[in-house]
Amino acid sequence: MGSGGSVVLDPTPDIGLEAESRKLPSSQYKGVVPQPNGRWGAQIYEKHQRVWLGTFAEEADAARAYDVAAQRFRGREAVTNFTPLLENDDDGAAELAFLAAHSKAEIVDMLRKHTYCDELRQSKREGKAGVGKRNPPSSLGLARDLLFSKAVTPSDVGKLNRLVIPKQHAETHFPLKCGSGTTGMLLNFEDASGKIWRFRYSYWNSSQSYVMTKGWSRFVKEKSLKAGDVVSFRRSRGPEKRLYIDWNPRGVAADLATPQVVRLFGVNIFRTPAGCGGGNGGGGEGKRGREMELFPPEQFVKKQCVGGAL
DNA sequence: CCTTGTGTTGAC
DNA sequence: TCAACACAAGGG
Repeated sequence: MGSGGSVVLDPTPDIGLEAESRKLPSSQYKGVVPQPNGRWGAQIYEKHQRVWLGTFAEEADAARAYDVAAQRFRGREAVTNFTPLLENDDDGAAELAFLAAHSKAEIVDMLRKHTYCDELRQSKREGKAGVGKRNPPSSLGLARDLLFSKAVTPSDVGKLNRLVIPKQHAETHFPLKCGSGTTGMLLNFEDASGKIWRFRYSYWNSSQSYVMTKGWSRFVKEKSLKAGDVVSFRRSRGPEKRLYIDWNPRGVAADLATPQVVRLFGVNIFRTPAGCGGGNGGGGEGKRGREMELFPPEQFVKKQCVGGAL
């Protein structure tokens, strides 16, 4: 091999493993971006805004996440990395139905938490039995009783990223089991625009107080909550025992006006079985089972857009 | 501390 | 619309 005269300048200077102490490797897949730690992020854009779909260890997994989002966001014309869902195919049709039955926010959160496959297959099981309708969101829950209200303090809307729930009310309405005391519990909130917020609720031994932690700061930011604003918690009467929360600008009594209404559902947890047959690419990715929360929808829109089209 | 995912910019 | 890059927020 050697003596062939032409000394070709390597057209691929850094195809090797050297020169990348700097640049991150680009992905061959659409909607997939490299992460500094070697993992892969998935994202899709809509209306000039990026919607983050989560991070993945495998590049292909990120690509599949993008595909799911693309098909939910843009329908069948969506450009995908792998083979798109087919309406004539049984599984394809089922997944298409699954996508249609969930809001974009829900799908996005499933992707971010890697529960999409599990929830999809769960829906397939139920799908067989009952063509039933989804629970009527706000039709039945109109009767709500006020549990308590609180005028948020500066620290409630500050950088502590937590909302202190007055002990008395916390223990009365949101009792924490001893076991889950340290872990806390996850609460799902849905606001008037259809967004669902997830707050972690737990007890802080250090300050001996009950608090809403993870997720709260986002709520504060998006709703532009200011110190003095009053937050009220309510609960519906039905068997569902849904909880509600709404807030009012400083001083305004909770009864007078309700600028925002947030529905709070009970914690819903399920245990993931095993891998997932997945939808497209057929790529069999074996996911180790683990515990996860269901009904994750969350906001993915930054601004205060009240569109609520989701 | 490390990872996530947001801010931001600029190309397409 | 999109990805590259930087880096702050968030969780352990």
